[in-house]
Amino acid sequence: MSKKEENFFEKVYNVARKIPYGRVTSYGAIAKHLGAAKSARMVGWAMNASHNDDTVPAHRVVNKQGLLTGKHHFDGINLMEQLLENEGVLIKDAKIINFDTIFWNPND
DNA sequence: CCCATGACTGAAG
DNA sequence: TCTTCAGCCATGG
Repeated sequence: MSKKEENFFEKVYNVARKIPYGRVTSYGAIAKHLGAAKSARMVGWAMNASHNDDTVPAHRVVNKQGLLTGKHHFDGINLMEQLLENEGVLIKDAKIINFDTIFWNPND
């Protein structure tokens, strides 16, 4: 990876890092915040790369349905759910129950 | 350079 | 309501 390209990741990371404790957001919301609403896939891809950066709470980023689509990218299949539940997030079958309640919009 | 893939999303049938 | 399709664009082979 070239250093310049970090800018794209940094923008994603910067937003992810702003997610409050016990809250979550979606890839699309972050993408929109970056000015690339159609590039939600790139956000997810950036999250995958964020494993290199432990300051990024990737477990707080899920898809728009509140589904933990990226759980298998973590160490264990249950790690993501575990981390979220630890923050008071209710999870059921890889899905956030109170998603609408704890959803956090980066634009706010 | 071309092709396949992906932690997504919204529109269309 | 559910299923399919097409855009999105960076990365790797």
